[in-house]
Amino acid sequence: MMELDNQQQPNPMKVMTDEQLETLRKQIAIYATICERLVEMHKTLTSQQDLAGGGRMVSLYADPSIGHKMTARQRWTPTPMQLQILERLFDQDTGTPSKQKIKDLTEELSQHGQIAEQNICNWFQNRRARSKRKQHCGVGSSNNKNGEGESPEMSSDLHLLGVQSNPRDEHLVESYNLYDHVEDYDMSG
Amino acid sequence: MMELDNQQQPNPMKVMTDEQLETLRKQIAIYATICERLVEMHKTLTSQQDLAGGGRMVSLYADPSIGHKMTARQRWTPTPMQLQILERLFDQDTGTPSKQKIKDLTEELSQHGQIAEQNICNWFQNRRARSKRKQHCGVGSSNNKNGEGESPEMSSDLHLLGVQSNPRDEHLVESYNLYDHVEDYDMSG
DNA sequence: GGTTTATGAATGAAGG
DNA sequence: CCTTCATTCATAAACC
Repeated sequence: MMELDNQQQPNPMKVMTDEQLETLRKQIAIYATICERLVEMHKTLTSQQDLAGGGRMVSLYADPSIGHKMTARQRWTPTPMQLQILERLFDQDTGTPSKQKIKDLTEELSQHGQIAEQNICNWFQNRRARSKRKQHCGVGSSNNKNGEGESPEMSSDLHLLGVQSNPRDEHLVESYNLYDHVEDYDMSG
Repeated sequence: MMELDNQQQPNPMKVMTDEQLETLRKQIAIYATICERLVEMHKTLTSQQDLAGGGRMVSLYADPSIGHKMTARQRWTPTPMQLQILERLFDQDTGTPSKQKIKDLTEELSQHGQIAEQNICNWFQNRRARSKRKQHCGVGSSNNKNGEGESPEMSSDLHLLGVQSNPRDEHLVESYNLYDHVEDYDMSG
């Protein structure tokens, strides 16, 4: 449907210049970015509002099932029961979560709270990675040589300041504040 | 802000076919609608409960100038433009990225940022695998509202906003990692 | 309630 | 291809 690619053909059929093509692509990409961010914002605000009205869920021993529907939790949080079972299995069968096991586990854990197979996959992967890393760099010592390859703390810190230490800065250019632009997006044009 | 609309004028300066124009206008109109709705909702929500500190909102990715030179980026990250092109191709030619196509693509995408053929291979493989897995089990949220299995989270949000998007257009909205290329916002002025 | 930490999730890349 | 690992991002929970 989109014949945008044909701009490189050196024939008289060309209907768009490269510049025009580039411009259009950029504009569409911009909309994609804006929409994505707005949706994120919307989700965040909605969930915040929801939380503000209903109060916070109990911290440790609460079962999510007792909580309200909320808007939809963006992130799964294991219940203590689920966590216990998971860690027990992790201790037993180190590093070999077969798919069948996952399915089986999902069913079992579903009785203790909402859960999906993907959650379990993620959990095991994260758990293993974390376990591995713990062995590598011990807690002590001032062995902090590089900031980019390995420093989640840094990331978190800058995150709050609205600044991100971004490794992929090669073609990165300039950031923007969505709020500044939201004002202008009245779509009147 | 969008000067695209003036191209429907029936003057000899027209450089786009009606079909192209129509397609682009459709896409942009969709984005405009989505953005408008989102902005409205955002404003409403903000005025209701913001001011309490602004919350966290979305994190803003910032200033590359503060970023160090780094040694080098270890991992390729597609620019929005690259991602857009890739997803468009993925949507068109499902599951058949020939070798020659890869080479051709590499050249094209190189104009939008650093990229290698291997990156494209990986991207397609990963993308397909992810697509497949999506059909298997609803990931993330534990509540599966539609049995189709083809519902990116964006979709439900848009439905929430009363905005409909054609499957054909979804891939444009689906773009997630849009960290840079914000410089492009200048051209709307 | 503002900040930090812990950890679930996303994804590029490698291995088989 | 399909599976697995490594890295990074985003956010719920915890801390102060």
